[in-house]
Amino acid sequence: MKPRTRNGQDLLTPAAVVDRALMLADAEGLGAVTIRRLAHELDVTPMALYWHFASKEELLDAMADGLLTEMLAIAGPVETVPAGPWRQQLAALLDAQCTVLRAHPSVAPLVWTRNNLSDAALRLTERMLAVLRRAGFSPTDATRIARRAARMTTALVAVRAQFVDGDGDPDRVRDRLSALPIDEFPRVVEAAVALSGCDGPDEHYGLELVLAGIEAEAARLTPFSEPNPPPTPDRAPPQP
Amino acid sequence: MKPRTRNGQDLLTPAAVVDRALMLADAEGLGAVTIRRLAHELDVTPMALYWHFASKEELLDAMADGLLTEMLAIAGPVETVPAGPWRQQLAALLDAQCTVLRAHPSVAPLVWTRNNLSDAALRLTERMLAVLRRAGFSPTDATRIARRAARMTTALVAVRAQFVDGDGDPDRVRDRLSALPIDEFPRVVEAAVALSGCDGPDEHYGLELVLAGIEAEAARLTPFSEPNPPPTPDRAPPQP
DNA sequence: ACCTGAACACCGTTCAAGT
DNA sequence: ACCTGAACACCGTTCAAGT
Repeated sequence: MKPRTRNGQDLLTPAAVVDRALMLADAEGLGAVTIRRLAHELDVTPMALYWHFASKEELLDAMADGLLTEMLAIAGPVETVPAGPWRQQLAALLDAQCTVLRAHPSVAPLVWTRNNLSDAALRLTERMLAVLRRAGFSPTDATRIARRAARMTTALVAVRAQFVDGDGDPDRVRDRLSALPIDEFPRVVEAAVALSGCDGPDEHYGLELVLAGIEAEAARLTPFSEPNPPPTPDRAPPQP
Repeated sequence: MKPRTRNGQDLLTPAAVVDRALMLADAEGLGAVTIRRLAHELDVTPMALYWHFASKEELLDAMADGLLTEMLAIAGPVETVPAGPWRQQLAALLDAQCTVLRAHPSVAPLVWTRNNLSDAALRLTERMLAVLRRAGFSPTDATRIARRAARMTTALVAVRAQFVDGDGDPDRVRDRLSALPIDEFPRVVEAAVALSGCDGPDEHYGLELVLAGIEAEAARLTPFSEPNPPPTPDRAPPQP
């Protein structure tokens, strides 16, 4: 099935390069994704990659788009969106994004930061907007919220991925915090244990925070409150 | 006032290096902050910097800490924290962070991603925790929320800073979006104008979203609701 | 069409040496 | 104590050349 050249060598395809790049990023971080390193991994000259990608930037774009495509696969086709309350639909969409991002944490910073007019990006945007419009938001507000929600989700994962802990093991950190002057840092000392622990896999917690914010926004903007949103017709202006 | 060596040359100090590095980052992005470039800017050999910083990583840490120090200066001493409702106090703290981050957007990704046990970091943490504890959160919850809030704030600015727009001017983007098949992308087409505009300086909007989320969390966790939080004594367990 | 080879202007960092 | 100089193993990218 793979294309082969006459001397038995596998041909290089953009998709194969992106796959390899994602694997490299997952294994050793985005910093390891280097034109030269990647070429070596693919048994090819560095400059070979420049036939398929105009620049490294373009390769990074393709990697980001790879994640968007994965998200789309998880989210399923448009018709898949269940008829439940919009909060759940929104949560499901954000959860799908979160799942993919967590699988490729070092690539997360690249997602939704380049402007994505790719097919996958547009389809994901369409789904987000559909849910928010159904929730009663105007196109403008839906856009702002969709953008915020998507970026916040990536940020939640990305920030955690970029985290480097310089000061070694948690026990030493806790001890240092506990030893602080209690009159100057009463709250820090009190929370030394919590502060020294890494915060666990709770992007979920962060997502809930974002969702709660959106819900509060929704309550402020729309006259009704869930459940049973009024019958907002698909394209016509709101009810008379 | 500046230290000088006998041949009339300014002596290199860590603070001077960090200042210069921040200026460089603000002017040309974090990517321009290079040991060699920075050394050139300071009229010094690249290796001179290695006397003051063990590695580039350590220099980046120092830059991040520079921002934390600026935040602390804006936030003022602990006693400055007004007696108002905790939402406002929290908003003020996050606003201060946002202000500083917006002044150095390209450095934002570095803030709160290395573990900060520096003086500035600890003092900022103390303030955050104090506000959240007064709001009725337990030390553990206060820690989680403080972390989330701080990271989200930096993420809001950082993601925007990392944004690279590849597809040129907004008009062309809008046209492309409007030209999409309307049966496949009804919501995108509908929101073409909103989607093609860059989203303006509304980290403020994002902050409100975060705050709304925290308030919702607070309402869920504490039996009372603002204003007039119960007299939570400073260190003793909650009221009988 | 697809890939190689040599070359250029950059990186961070080490190690020995100067003052 | 504070800085220089030469060197090493890396970068992304261009340009001419091979098949």
